[in-house]
Amino acid sequence: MPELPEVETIVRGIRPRLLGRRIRDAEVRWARTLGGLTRPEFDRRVVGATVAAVWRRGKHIAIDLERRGRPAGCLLGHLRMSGRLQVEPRAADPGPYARVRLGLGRGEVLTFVDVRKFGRLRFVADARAALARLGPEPLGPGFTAAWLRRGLRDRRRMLKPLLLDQTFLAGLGNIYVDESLHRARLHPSRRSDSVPAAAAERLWAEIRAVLSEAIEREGSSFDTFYRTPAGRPGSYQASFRVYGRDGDACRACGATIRKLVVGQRGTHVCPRCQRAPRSAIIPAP
DNA sequence: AGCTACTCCTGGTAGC
DNA sequence: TGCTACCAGGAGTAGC
Repeated sequence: MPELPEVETIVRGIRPRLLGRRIRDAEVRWARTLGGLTRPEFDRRVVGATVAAVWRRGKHIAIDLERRGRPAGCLLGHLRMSGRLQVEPRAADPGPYARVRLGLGRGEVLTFVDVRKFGRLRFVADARAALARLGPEPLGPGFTAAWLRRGLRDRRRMLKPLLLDQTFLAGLGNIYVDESLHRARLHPSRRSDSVPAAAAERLWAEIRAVLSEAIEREGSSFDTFYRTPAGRPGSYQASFRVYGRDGDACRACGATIRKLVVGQRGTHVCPRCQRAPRSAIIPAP
């Protein structure tokens, strides 16, 4: 599923192909992808505008628009589970899962492809306001070891659901949470306020390391959904230590990786590396 | 405050 | 082989 590293890879790939381009037309094949705006309203806001900037915040893709050199709102994309955003020749067969296509001139289109229809490509007048509820960027200056230590201490939630909560920290999903927790040797069901300072600091460092390495590898591909803008699979899946490895040996200690459910989410742990005091584990229902 | 359950969707797969 | 039933999975919302 596209998480921060995959979204970052996509943004880096499409940015040079979108900057300065004018949106000539919009073809909407699945209206819900627009997230509420009617097609005529979406058309009115988007067609004729020029792309001024392309950036990422958490798992969101922001495409700033302008008209006559003045800011004119933003296309805010979220790929959810199966979304893809790609610049391609208009003549290319969009396939059955293309939900929105935006004409860019020069025979090119920006296509939002999404098998499961959970993704969104919304027009918003003010992107910063739309993203205001998100927590800090894990690779940005606002995410410090001290901030995380305090954030864990001040809540009484299971670590995994807390790290998945985008209003706490923006950009982590199921894969990179499991990987980060394993590398920090912390159990996903552990109560956040039971984590000692040293372990919180470890978690901070591992979250940043996992995300940085995954960006270097252009994200993770293990099904047909995620591809880089160049059409290649990412390669970080080869570095997974726990995700999708249930039944295999832990690369750190040799114990068998287990799959369990934490907060209704499939979760991968090494039962030896990720132990915690019984009192600190929030029991499954 | 923080949990579970439910919703949105479809392709893939387990089970028969 | 062909069928059905169920599941995964981000995020929002409702209810406890």
